[in-house]
Amino acid sequence: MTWAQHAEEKLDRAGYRSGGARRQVIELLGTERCALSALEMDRRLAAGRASIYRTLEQLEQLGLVQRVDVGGEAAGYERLDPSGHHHHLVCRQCGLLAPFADPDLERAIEAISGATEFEVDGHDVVLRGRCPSCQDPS
Amino acid sequence: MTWAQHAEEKLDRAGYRSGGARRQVIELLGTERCALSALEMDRRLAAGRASIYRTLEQLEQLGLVQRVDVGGEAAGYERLDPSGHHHHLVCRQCGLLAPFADPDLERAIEAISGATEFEVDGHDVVLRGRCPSCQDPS
DNA sequence: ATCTGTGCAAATAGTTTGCATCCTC
DNA sequence: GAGGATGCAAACTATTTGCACAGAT
Repeated sequence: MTWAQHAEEKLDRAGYRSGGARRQVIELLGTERCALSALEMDRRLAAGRASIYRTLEQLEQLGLVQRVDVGGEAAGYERLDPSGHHHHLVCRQCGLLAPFADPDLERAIEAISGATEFEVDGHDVVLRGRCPSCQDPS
Repeated sequence: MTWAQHAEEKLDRAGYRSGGARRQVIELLGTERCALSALEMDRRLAAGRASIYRTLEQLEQLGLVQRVDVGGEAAGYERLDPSGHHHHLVCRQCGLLAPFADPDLERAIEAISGATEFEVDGHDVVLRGRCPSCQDPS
């Protein structure tokens, strides 16, 4: 079952109704590889901005989507499927966003989570620098 | 030499002039333990909001201050002294921000930085969950 | 004396909300 | 047919910019 189908089902079970805007947002998120801002979605979809934000909020609350804050002006949103857990590399120059995953990093975070007094249930890691194309050849 | 003195000096050397707003922002950042939002500073200082933002921008560009984006509405700013490198725990419920540091985590990040094609020069880690006081005993 | 820092107010950008209408169940 | 979903426009919040003036060098 695709993530999009899973998402539709979970929303239905949560008592939400289906509509055109929601369907479009879910389909788009289902095919994107990495985070997308709400405004980017607005540009690409034939749906009202408000409906996009409302759908994203529902998806986030059900744990279907993760909001990722890489420091730009707009927040990014990406689907959250357990097997695809990853973090982000951000180019300071062009803003390029690239995903990466690393087991050692996850282990270190788990260790910290167990040692702190906080009840940790999530984490974000962002590495910043220059992407290959912005590394000046001069 | 305190961080505040060092910051003033570096700004002077960069050609900026000293003024009341800048001094206040630097003094406040010098005494705070963790990140503070620009609006919080505005509330606490007798300085114009615009000047606060302008000072923060200068400080950030000189590497004296780090902007930290923990996902709330406003961005946080905290002084950046090499010996005090740390990351953040954020309470989902009350927004409490707590710093932590971990050598294993840093090692894992260094390893990733060396292995990627990006030229990595910085990173942020945010752990999310519930702080001790928000962990409901009921 | 010059030229930058400051602070007010207006402008912007992202996000949220109010409300009339459309569509799903 | 009832009630939630949608989309427009207005409201809001954080941040930036324009400009006149005060203050630092």
